[in-house]
Parts: sequence; C-alpha cells; structure tokens
Amino acid sequence: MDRTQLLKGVLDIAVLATLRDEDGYGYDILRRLRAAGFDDVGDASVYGTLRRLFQAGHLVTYVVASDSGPHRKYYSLNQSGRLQLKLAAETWRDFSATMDRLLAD
Amino acid sequence: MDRTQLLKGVLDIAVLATLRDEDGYGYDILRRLRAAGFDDVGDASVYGTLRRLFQAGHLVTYVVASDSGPHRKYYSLNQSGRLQLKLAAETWRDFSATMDRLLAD
DNA sequence: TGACAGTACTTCGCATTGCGGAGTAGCGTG
DNA sequence: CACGCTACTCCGCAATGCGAAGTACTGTCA
Repeated sequence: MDRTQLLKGVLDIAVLATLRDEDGYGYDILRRLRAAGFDDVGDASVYGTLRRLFQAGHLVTYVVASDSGPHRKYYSLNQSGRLQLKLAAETWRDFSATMDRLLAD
Repeated sequence: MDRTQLLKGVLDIAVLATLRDEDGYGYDILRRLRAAGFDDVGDASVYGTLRRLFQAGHLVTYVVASDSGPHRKYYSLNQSGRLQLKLAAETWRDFSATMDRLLAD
C-alpha cells in the first residue's frame, strides 16, 4: 500500500507536533518524522510544508550557523501555530474516529 | 479546519468499507458516507473513487432499473476488493497509530 | 590533493485526488 | 410546466507529496 496519499493534510499536523516541545530545522524535523514512524516521507515534502506553515503565519524562523555543515534555518511555533496545532489535532481525532467506526462496523 | 486534504487516500478505504456488507450504487454510497460522519464529501469524489476502484479490478458492477428515478449502477466487492479492503484497513491502522503517538507526545 | 559521503536547503515540474459546476435524464408534486 | 429529488458523467481546478536536480559546506579516506 502506498501511504503517500494518506499523508496529505496530515503532514502539516505532524510537523507542527514535532515542533511542540522543541524548535527544529528542516533536516532535523525530517529525521524526527522518520524516527516517529513516517519512514518514507520525502525531504521536499517537509521543506514545502515548513514554507507553507511559515507563510500562513504559524511559524517564526531564525538562522543558526553550524560548525559541522551549512547553516540551519530553525523554525519555532508562535501563538498562532500552537492554536493551529490544537485545532488540527482535534480535527484529526474527529476524522480518525469516524474512520475507525466505519472500519470496525 | 478543512478536511478535504485528510480525505485523500482515505476515501477509497471508506468506500470499500461501505460495500463490505452490502452492495450499493453511487448515490447510496454517498448517503452512507455522509451518514457515517463524512458530512461534506462531494458526489463527484465518490463517483470518481468508484470508477478508480472498478478500473483497478476491485469492484464488479450491474445495472438495476429503478421505479422512482433513473437507473442505478450497483457496485459489489469481488475477492480482490475484499483483499484490498483488508490491506488498506491495516495500512490505515498503522498510519493512524503513528499519528496518534506523535500527537500524544 | 581529490573523490566521496553526509548535512542542509531550494527550485521545478509531475502525479494523484477531492471538488465545484455544468450537463443529461427520469420521476413525482404543486 | 416549473421545480426538486434522484442518479450519473465529464471537465478543469487546487492542493500537496514527491523525485530529481542543483547549490554549498564539512569531514574522511585513499
């Protein structure tokens, strides 16, 4: 089964969730997501999602130089982002509950 | 929150699930889905999904005349469809479990 | 020194899929 | 006869995940 389509509309929630407790930069968020179970998520998907969330005003960014590689663009949730995470998590729970009922019969 | 994107990749599983116990025609499946909690699913989405599932060989169809309206094109799960439902349901459970863990912290 | 791998990010265009709108058609009601 | 409900089809759009390519910095190893 291809899980690509399942990720649609979920990746933004997942990215917000990975930033809830700690700021992160794109490559790091990618690793966190893969470690969390989204093994096959593409890098461009994460960067694109971060860009969209930033443009929507849910994230703020700051650049930090690294001594072991190129610079890192950190992302952090602002108040709007935390609200968005809360709303999105509720939407997800409603949605998945509906789906579970349908599958359970 | 817009649930449109969340439906992607899930609608086919949901449609298969509505056909598990009883054959149905497009308009009827639409009503079942809306009754099950997918209030805002569009009719064209359901018809499109049925067409894709049929083309993939998961469904068989037969037409039945109706005495109160136009003809009805019934869809029924075949063996491939039942297998697909089983696999898709597992994929969904894995996926949603991963998501729940991420949101739960 | 030079090739390579890992880190880190960006841009481009493609594929999938849900959806709105329009159209066709049959039936019953006012 | 206009309207509304049922039932289906087709068209084109929008959102989004993804692969591929490119840029660039660092450290390792031959």
